[in-house]
Amino acid sequence: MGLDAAGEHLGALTWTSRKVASRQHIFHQGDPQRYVYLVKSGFVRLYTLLSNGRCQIIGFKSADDYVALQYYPEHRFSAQAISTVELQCVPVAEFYAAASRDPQFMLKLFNVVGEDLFRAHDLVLTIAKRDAEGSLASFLLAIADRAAPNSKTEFVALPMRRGDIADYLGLTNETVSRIFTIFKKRGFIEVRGRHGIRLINRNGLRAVTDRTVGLRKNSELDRPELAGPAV
Amino acid sequence: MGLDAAGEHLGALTWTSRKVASRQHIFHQGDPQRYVYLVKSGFVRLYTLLSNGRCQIIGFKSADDYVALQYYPEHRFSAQAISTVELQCVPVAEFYAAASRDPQFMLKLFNVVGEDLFRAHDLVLTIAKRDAEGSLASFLLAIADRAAPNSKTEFVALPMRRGDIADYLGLTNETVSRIFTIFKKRGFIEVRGRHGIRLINRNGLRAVTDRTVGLRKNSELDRPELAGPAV
DNA sequence: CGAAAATTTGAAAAGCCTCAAATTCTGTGG
DNA sequence: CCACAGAATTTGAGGCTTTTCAAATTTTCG
Repeated sequence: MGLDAAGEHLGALTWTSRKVASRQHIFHQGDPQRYVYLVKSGFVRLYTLLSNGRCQIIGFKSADDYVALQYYPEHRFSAQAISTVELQCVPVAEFYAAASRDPQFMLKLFNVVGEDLFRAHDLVLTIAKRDAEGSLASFLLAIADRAAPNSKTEFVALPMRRGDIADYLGLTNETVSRIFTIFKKRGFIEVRGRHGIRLINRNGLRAVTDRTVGLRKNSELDRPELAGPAV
Repeated sequence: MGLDAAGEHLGALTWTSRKVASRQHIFHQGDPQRYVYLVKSGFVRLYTLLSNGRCQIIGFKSADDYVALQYYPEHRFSAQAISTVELQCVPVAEFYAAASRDPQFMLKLFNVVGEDLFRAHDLVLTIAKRDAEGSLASFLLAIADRAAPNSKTEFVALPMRRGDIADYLGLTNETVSRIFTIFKKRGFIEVRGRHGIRLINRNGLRAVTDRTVGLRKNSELDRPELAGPAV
């Protein structure tokens, strides 16, 4: 799919393939943006750096995901391969010129960014309102669901390291590690080496997901009155 | 601006004005989306709810901001006025039909969502990697900058409550309150009643912004090798 | 002016980070 | 194919930040 799903004009674009070795950067935060990328295989991590050297991972990308889908002169985060990655690249200018000629495709891109935005909001929610166990539980469930939507397969691949998970969820790798063993002891998961687990008890994880920290329940928030749009 | 900045077709849309009283909802999470909104005046808070009743504010909107700029059957968060708000509303279908006929405008919308995405990533970074003082400091600086970009005015309006700030930054209102008094004692700010402050020492706040929690500095992250796009 | 809501302050508890060290895993060269 | 070195992960103990619970104080608005 990916390319095939593109609008009529997209086929004419000058896509170039590229293979990136694990640990290599595809681009750095601040670099001028030259290309838009489409992942064909492998896994990429996106992250931003603070001025003091700390790193926050803002997402992982895999097959059929766009990377750097923005119309902006420079990259706003860094992209690094965490496995061997195959990419397709199109020059930005050409990409958006073509998109402008194809409203359907443009709308599709709009929706792709909209989904990214939704996922970012979800990450905010996970980090801000769940405790460490809740964060990791929802992360594992999300990964499983994304890899195989309505599948009952229990095996889930975890291409990233513990430290990557920590940098994504706003925890330390020690905490992530500790919680893995807690989940193991409770029989929720079974760890298969470094890069995979078996989800044995999804409902157990789902229950943990509801654990929260922070502000006590805020009344007045939902279902009072509704200010309908103009009559 | 707003409407004027819209593409050629936008003027023909059936905008309807609407006034919403403070504390009223514009729409609720899960409601079918019927309109796209443009704020003319006042302040709106956007938030999502967890299954257990906790609330996470994901953003504040003010004049000239779009609300619910998504092409999706239902609303993914709730929107509530935190002051008297004046809105303009267009039916979604009509809005996107017009946008499809105007590639320039569609691209503009794409960029607006892109900015929202960038801001969401920034919020993730703030919540995950800064301590409470750092979070509040960057919040205050961001609010000041957004209200009056390159201005030196020291007064900053804070239309939201302490609890809203807490729900935005993933803290409790007690913690936010405590940090306000800390900043006050240090001479960084001066509190003007409930809904405004004076920024006396911006650099002091900026310094606090760098305070972080979490994973120790991650080596190997930036500026090693670069996997350039296809030659 | 009075009641309800929002904010502030205090004291104690909990959770997560920090530092340190043991253990397991991975890839490489012999 | 095995041994080894370096990296990643796990485990432990202690400390610190922020939440939690409780109560005082201030503000808002009818």
